[in-house]
Amino acid sequence: MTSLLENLNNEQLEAVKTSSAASLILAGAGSGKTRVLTTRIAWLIDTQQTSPHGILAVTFTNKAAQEMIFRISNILPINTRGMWIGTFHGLCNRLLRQHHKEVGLPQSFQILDSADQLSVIKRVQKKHNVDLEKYPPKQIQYHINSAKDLGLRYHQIEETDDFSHEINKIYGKYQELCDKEGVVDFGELLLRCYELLKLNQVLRKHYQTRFKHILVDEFQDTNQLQYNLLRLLHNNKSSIFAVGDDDQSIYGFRGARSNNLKDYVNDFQVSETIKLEQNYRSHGHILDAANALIQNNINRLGKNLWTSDGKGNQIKLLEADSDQNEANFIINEIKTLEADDYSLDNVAIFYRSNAQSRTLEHALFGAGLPYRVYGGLRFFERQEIKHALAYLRLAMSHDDDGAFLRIINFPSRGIGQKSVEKINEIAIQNNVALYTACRDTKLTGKAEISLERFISLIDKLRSLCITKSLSEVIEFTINVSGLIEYYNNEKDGIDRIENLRELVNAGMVFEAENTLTRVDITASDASSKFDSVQDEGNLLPSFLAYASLESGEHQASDGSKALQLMTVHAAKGLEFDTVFLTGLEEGLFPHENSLNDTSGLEEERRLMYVAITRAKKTLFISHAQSRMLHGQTRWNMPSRFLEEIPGENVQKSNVEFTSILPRTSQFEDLPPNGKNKLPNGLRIGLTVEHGKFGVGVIVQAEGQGNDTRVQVNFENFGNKWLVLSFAKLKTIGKN
DNA sequence: ATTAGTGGTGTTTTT
DNA sequence: CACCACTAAT
Repeated sequence: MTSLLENLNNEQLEAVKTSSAASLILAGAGSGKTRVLTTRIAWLIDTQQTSPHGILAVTFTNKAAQEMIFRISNILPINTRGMWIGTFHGLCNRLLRQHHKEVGLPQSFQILDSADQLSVIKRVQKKHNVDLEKYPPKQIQYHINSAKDLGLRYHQIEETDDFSHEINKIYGKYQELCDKEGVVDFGELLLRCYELLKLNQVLRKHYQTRFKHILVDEFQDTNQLQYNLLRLLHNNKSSIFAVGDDDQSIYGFRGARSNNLKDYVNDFQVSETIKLEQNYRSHGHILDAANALIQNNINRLGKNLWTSDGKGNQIKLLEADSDQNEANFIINEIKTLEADDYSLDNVAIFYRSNAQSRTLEHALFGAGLPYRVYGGLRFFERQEIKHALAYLRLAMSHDDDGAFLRIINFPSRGIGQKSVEKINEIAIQNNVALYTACRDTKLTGKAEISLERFISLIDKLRSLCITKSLSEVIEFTINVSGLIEYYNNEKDGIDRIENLRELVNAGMVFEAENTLTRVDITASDASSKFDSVQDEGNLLPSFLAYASLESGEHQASDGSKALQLMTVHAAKGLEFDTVFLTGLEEGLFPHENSLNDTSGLEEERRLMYVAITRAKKTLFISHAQSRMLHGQTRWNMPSRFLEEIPGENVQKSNVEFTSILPRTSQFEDLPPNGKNKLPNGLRIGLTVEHGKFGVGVIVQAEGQGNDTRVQVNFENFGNKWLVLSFAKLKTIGKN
């Protein structure tokens, strides 16, 4: 099929057609790696080297997986359902559902998201009287997750002191509780799977034989356990094809090990490494800036992106006095773009942390610009949704104490703390789950009637799961649980009710998609005794799993054109004509928590690299002198990353630190304007040097003449008020 | 038993 | 600022 391979450059073609048992593709940003991956899969199938059945492709996000399936089905008229394409978590979930017996999990085990996990940890601590102050739940969560990322159970962990002993003890108790309640956290999905394949030789052989071609995207973001899992799945008869870019490794905090790239070469005896360095996405100035920036990292394999496109526009640097005016600057630029017949959904605004979106949203709303926020509070993480799902979870699995505690008194039905304690006592006595204990708990008065009603509600739900469709069950749940009524009486409840209705809708969509899948799978996978379809006829368990693994981004979208707001992390893998990269300030980006060691700083720089390389045509970078964060104003220095971008690639705004906005773009030839007059050419926002305190930024000024005082935020000494006639302030090069 | 109100605290990035 | 845990008042 020549058309399949048309328009690929030499390296891409070589990658697509490689016959190595293990190959490594180092693919720079925008070098067409998704295209290479999808084309390779299509090519393998089209040339009959394998059937869809023999493909295992791992991606980093569900979104990327969908994109890949979509593209393949556009190239080839094949049934993509036979392939295993998904995230590590999604694929492990699939495997565990099929082999729940072998790993000792209930058929409809529940998946805990981060928030669920944290509340289980808190419950464990309370149960065992562990001080929540001395042993912060967050820290324990971190301990558990890091351990699992390395593939370690609690008894495999070395305890160096009393503190680590106690923390690890909680890990053990936590695991015990999860097992008892039939719930698994994200790390557990992977670890169980790993152990299953490690210990069960028959299954391991089966999957090794089945997956003739393993393809891994974003290899630099795999953690130790995922890496080990790949080693188990690969054997001397299968091929493995890894695509990665060490410069885009930005998930170190989650256990990602970019060293896996190097280890891979040895452990899998990679005979062929192909570098994709031609960039098809960004114009020259943008690419030059990215290359220059990333060269400041010591620890990298090294590569340089190039483009045959022209230089394009310079990067535009916006400087604002406050976060609000940063937002206003951006809006002003967007409006001039809009006039230029730009489509808004090709424009994105990035920020380092979710908290920064508020100011932007506020300003955009005020300006009447439509926008869509990715990440932050996701659909399935909203409280009303979690409440509704908890009813379903409890109906599905009576052992799920977490779900029980969430809804036993929400909406309030007169079963308070005292009653729950009573139930808990019975549960401990009889060694059963809370819900089971309810039937043997004697309460008095109103509570007793309420509890009976609650039990019959859950039982009713359970029976409805068999007779009614998924969406009907959800609809019944939100009405009869009293959730709708409750939010009706709340003053801000309208949005929540809308979300609950949206959940019913999500259930309908899920039904439609999965009824199709079911037929497809049975038709194509009938060959294998291990690949039978799980949970016959009842979609609820898979819907609940989907709700935990899928952020549910696509739920709220109505398809209209809108600006896209997201964190830099969320932007990975995406591209936009125009990108606004905001908050380039010391402490924010790079984030202050990452400044302690070089590896942290290098990861921040890679994050910046990812951000820059998202832009195709136009890139704006902005920073503000002052910013409201956590309820107080902070004064930050401009980010060090700004200095790492060559001046020739940057154009500065000619409107500095003013709140009066011009009608036109700030980058058209306007005369420079002077503001914030202080003696000796000083002004607010200027970077200055003081003999004793070092370098800082002038953030405020007051008084006149000899009394003029300025407040300077020093890099190493914080905010200081200085009388200008005494303090000798020297202006520094830039500005 | 429930609620409203207070005070103290912690804040990056995510499957 | 937003989220909790705790207390006092219904």
